[in-house]
Amino acid sequence: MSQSVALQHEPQTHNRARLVAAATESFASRGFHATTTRDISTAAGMSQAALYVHYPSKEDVLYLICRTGLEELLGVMDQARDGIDDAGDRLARIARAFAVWHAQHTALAKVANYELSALTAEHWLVVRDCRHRIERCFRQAIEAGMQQGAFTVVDSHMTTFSIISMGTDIARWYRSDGSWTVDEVADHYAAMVLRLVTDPAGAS
Amino acid sequence: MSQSVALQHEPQTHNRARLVAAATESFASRGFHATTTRDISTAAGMSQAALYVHYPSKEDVLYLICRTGLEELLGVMDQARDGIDDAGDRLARIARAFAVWHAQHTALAKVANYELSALTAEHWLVVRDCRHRIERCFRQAIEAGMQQGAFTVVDSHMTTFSIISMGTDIARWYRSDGSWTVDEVADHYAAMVLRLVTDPAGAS
DNA sequence: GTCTATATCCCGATAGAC
DNA sequence: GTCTATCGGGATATAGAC
Repeated sequence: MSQSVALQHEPQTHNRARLVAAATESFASRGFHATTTRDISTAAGMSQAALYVHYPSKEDVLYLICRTGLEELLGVMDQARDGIDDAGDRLARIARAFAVWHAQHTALAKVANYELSALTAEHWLVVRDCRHRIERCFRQAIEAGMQQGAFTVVDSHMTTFSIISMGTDIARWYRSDGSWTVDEVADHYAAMVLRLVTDPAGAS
Repeated sequence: MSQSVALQHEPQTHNRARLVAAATESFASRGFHATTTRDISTAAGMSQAALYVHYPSKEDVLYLICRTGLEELLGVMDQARDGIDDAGDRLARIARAFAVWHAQHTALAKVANYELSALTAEHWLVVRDCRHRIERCFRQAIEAGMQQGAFTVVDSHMTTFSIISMGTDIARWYRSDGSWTVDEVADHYAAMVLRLVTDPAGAS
């Protein structure tokens, strides 16, 4: 019974997913305002008006992409952190997850980071909260390591900004057909993050 | 004589400068495609059509902003580098100049880094070359230090990307009325850059 | 060089048939 | 839910008076 209901809804969710996927790619490469609803719909194999059956506006599609993307990112960061006691291990694992996600979802990451000025005021508040939680995840890992004496940083906020900048920008320069694998990028990124929180003069 | 000629041209150059300044601010905060030529012209105190007396198109204004901005940045980086022998000092001075410029020209830096997809193909080639020269400046400073044995990095290209990401993103989070002065940001950034190229385990 | 007025085009969103 | 057709608005760029 529930199976037949699911089958009944499949075409709808399938088309919704195609619209979101097409919008993500176009927003990432051309930008939100340079993308037309015709671009999105035709890339998803539908007419222009079909978009409005599934979403009330183009901006709502952007909001959905940003919110679900950042919450997915927060999920992998939380999962990487949980249950790890050592401060260095914990920060390295969070950093690794952060880098992997940005290398694997370059279009989604670009939209969720560089198209936010097109959001409405209310939607921006929600997305900003997601971003603050990501910041907090990194900063708490750094400050925990400082209290344990494992890390030495001048300013945990500025260090957090720098770590996030390095990681999010992976989505702008990483190419899956390039010189590096996702793992190589993630390993190097995690190593650089650890250097940022370690005093070179005071190595143990 | 030449003075009177200069005076004769002053209103023209004055209005051109006002248009570019208004466009830079609007492109930075709202984005190129969300900015109308009316936004630019009226912010500069002129009618909408006046823009086309000075520039052939809105995209040409963007191109001018990006090209002159990046060449100015290259200028301060070259000036910071020249005549410094020690690899650590040289990289730190380049980094410092990079951070100062991004903290002092946040709107210009945002446009020159995040609005490039709106450029025409030909203009993009020129701007891309400026960006490659900036990359090369950092990378050469890093590789020189590696050859001297002062720096240890896994991959000079990826480290260069990370340093540039950290620095350009200053333009997105720095507030001149916030907690830090430009000098504090630049000092911390230069220190983080040096950590990125220094092996914590092998400190001298 | 600056203005007002306008040509030309295209976009987001809606209406209504099927 | 998807389509075709269209409305209403606003964009860039140009024309022509001053």
